[in-house]
Amino acid sequence: MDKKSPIRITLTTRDETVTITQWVYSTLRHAVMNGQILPGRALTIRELASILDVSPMPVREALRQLAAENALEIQGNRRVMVPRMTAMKFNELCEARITLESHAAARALPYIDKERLQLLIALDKEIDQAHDEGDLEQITVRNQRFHRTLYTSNPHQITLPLIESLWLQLGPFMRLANSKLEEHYTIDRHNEALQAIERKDALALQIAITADIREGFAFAGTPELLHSFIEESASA
Amino acid sequence: MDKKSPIRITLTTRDETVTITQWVYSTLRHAVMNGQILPGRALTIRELASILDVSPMPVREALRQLAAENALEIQGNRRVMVPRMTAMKFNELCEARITLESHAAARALPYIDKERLQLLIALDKEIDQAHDEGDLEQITVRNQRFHRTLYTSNPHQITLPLIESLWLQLGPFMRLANSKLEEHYTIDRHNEALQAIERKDALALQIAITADIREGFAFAGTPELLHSFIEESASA
DNA sequence: CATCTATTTTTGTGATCACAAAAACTTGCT
DNA sequence: AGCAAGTTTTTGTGATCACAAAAATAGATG
Repeated sequence: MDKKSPIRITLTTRDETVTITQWVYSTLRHAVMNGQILPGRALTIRELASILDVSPMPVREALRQLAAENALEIQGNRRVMVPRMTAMKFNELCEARITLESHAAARALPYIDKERLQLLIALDKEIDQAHDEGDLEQITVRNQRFHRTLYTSNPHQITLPLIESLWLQLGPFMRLANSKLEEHYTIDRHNEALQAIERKDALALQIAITADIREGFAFAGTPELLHSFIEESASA
Repeated sequence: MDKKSPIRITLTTRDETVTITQWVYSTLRHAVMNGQILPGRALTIRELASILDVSPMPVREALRQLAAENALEIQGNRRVMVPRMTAMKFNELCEARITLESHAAARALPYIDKERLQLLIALDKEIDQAHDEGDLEQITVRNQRFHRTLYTSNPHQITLPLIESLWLQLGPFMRLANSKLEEHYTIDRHNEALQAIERKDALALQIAITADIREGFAFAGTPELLHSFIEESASA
């Protein structure tokens, strides 16, 4: 049944209030974001349907949606796969993140009141906690929650879907970033960001966000390291 | 059959090499981009299927894809519509365009050789031509082609899908922008951009792109005008 | 006339089927 | 063994059906 590498997807019990398509979507999204499906691996509707124990229809819709978000790639053959990564593309994705996210942060700043700042401080504490416990998965989740909460402070914000698309594309590699992060013992720049928010200093906030993102991928700054794990996913 | 306002969609003959879903997708995309479907109007799968004379299936897939690109909005009711616009959201979309597109332009600059520059110059001439002929539709089309060609000069570029998502969200209102543009006789900033490219001056290029985008929506700078045509689309 | 309730219709979701195209596999030849 | 042609299987696409939920309509009641 499994010709190539067997796909191992974490299954969560489905909330009954949610459509099957939505459940399949978030399941596959999570799998992509955590690098559970290696780039280049051909995904077929029926195979995924059988793994998730649903009919092909919801899988079809979820795949199309993920492809529209650039999380998956539809080849000319109409075949779907996780896009392969290149060093140049990786770099472009990081730079795009920096540009978009510092923009979103600056535009959110005027809307952050005292209680929202307290919320952000609390979320930052939770990241440190996950860090202490060495829970890599939770570090990623809570880090994303921190950024998402910051940007959505702006009630008219429209960039989050674009930012999440970038996260999805970097997803499989964020995971590795965090695993290396253990060694490097990187301290994030969230404190700097929080102080900038308190001072209502937009420029300082942008600088902090930029540094936070850049240092998060600092491990990839050494070309050999970057290359090594891009090659790792080059298996057809 | 048509309870609300009748939907008028420009139909193109379908290329046989392309799937029905793809044809439906680009047809609907074009309709949204040109404001042929007014915001707030509820779209049903079967109605569109009958208008386009296809089975419900391709429409279903196309709608989901457009929703994933933020061109359409799925409400809690599972009902699909073109999102309504607000003045604040309009402003956010413009600012996001400026940030993303000047980023994309700067990152493309190193890859623009002499012949690509010539191509851009030719495309710019075509815009002037459409301008002389007073063809509003072609002005928009060719203007987008100019920008797209500029950004895709970077072979590793990954921001175009995000930029196109913003174009789609502004789509219904770009049309009005251009209609007002007739009166204002706006001169675009493409010449400035082209000169900056020739000098390999990234900052000047970003300034030109920023001005080009901002002036394209300058008409909306007067709050009463902006408000007037946003209200225009407020009909449920 | 307005407002709530019951009934009918419409709609999205998901399942299943048919079919042509693409892969994968088998076979035969050098 | 290496490779090309033919065969079988698998796959995405699109059509159609069933069903529960939502919306529209009709009716009744104040």
